[in-house]
Amino acid sequence: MFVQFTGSAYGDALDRPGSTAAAVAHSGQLDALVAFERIGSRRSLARNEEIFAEGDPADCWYQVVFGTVRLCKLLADGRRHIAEFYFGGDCFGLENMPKRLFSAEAVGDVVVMRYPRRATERLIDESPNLARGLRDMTLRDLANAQIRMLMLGRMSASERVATFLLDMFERRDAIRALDLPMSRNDIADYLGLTIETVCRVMSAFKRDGVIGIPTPHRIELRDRAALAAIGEG
Amino acid sequence: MFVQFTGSAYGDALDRPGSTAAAVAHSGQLDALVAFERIGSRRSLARNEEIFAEGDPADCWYQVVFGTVRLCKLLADGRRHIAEFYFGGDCFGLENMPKRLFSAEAVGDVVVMRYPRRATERLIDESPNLARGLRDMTLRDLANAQIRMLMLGRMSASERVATFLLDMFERRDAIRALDLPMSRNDIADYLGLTIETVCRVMSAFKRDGVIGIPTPHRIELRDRAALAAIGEG
DNA sequence: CTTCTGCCTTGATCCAGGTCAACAAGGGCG
DNA sequence: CGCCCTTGTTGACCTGGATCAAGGCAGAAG
Repeated sequence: MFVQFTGSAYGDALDRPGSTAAAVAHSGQLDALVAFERIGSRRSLARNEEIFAEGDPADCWYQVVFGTVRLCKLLADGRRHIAEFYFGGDCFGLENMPKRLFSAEAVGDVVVMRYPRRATERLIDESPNLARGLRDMTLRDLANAQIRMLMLGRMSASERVATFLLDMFERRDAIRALDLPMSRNDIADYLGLTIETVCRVMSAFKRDGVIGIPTPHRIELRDRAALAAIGEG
Repeated sequence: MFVQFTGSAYGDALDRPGSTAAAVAHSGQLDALVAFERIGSRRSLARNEEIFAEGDPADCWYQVVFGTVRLCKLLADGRRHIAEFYFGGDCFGLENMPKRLFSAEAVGDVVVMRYPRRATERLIDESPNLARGLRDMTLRDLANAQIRMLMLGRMSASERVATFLLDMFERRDAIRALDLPMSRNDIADYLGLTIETVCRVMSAFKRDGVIGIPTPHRIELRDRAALAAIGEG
């Protein structure tokens, strides 16, 4: 029972997976949820496996059950951009275009639920609550995309990395320490930087006692205020 | 009779303002449109006037009737980012958050229709067609935001300017020549560049015979293929 | 065990675009 | 008309982050 429209990316900390029942009770989407269970199918993927590719027909959408997914695009000359990471509970791949503009890949091992678009639209048309939930989710995604544009367009490398780390702490509900599921390369392509710059900035944060890096993928938050201050600019 | 959900930004060229009746007939939103007429109010603004400010309550949304609107955010140190430009027919300011994250300003003289959120939601809950239209619009905006992130994160100055110009030609339905309603400064803040860089790149395009610039705000398309090639990277 | 293979990290150098500065071109207004 | 004042353009120089290059290190394979 994972379906909930409390957030695709960046849901409030309050109603994340784990409090699904509460979210359902609150929004009264029980009937719709039961229906979703019926139209969805589970799919498991290995590290780096493709969930869908650029140009594929966009005839379904997904929700992450376990693991991390990246939504990305490769330019002709090899440059890559990651539009978003999706974690447990997040929804992705909901579009109204015929073809995918981005591809989706498993960052590590991943389990997703897959929902056909046609059947979903039928459910939505029958339930204003469901429609509203979906709309709110998309609006939230749009707002986040706008904030990320600001970051990519106007913020320095340290500001981007600081913002990214704080964001990850928040989205993964981590307080003191955090496991980053993605590689430095993924982070670089998400932040519009190079892997070397990401490394250097993180090393600098570590040197300054702002964070700890016991292993490359583990980040300890040592001075949240300092990190937040850097993130502001 | 301007309301139509064929696009907020980047609607298809086919159903832009001017073919509203066709759009309505096609999607059967007539009742809803009549209702929208009743809940909307017209507002005129002078150049640089603020439509709403960051932090204002987000209790309504707007549609551009005439002129150009910019959605922007100012950082503490003066850096500015423009999230989007909106032209005649485009909708903006539809959010589900209590407060505005961005401010909206008139680029030149502007006329907009303003629709209260509460009344809109009532109409939406009663009309699946209307809900679908709104949803499609938001999804289109989200897809555009993702493409723009790619641009801001991974494309060079010339690639950004080339893409921007082609995009403007398309959105303004211009073929040979185009009047840019916004200043070089606005363009720079939209593309994540400085005004000097925007000027230099445009001058270079002019020198190479790709475009003509009879006056600063007028752009003539001389070699669309070349511009498109630059835009690809 | 050793070797290999991905990652990650750090240093040295380079360059696209930012910054600073000067000037041009209108446009409103006394 | 001349005088600002805003906006656009161009040049000279500087710098943040990219690029190039060289290891380091841990897990997988032999």
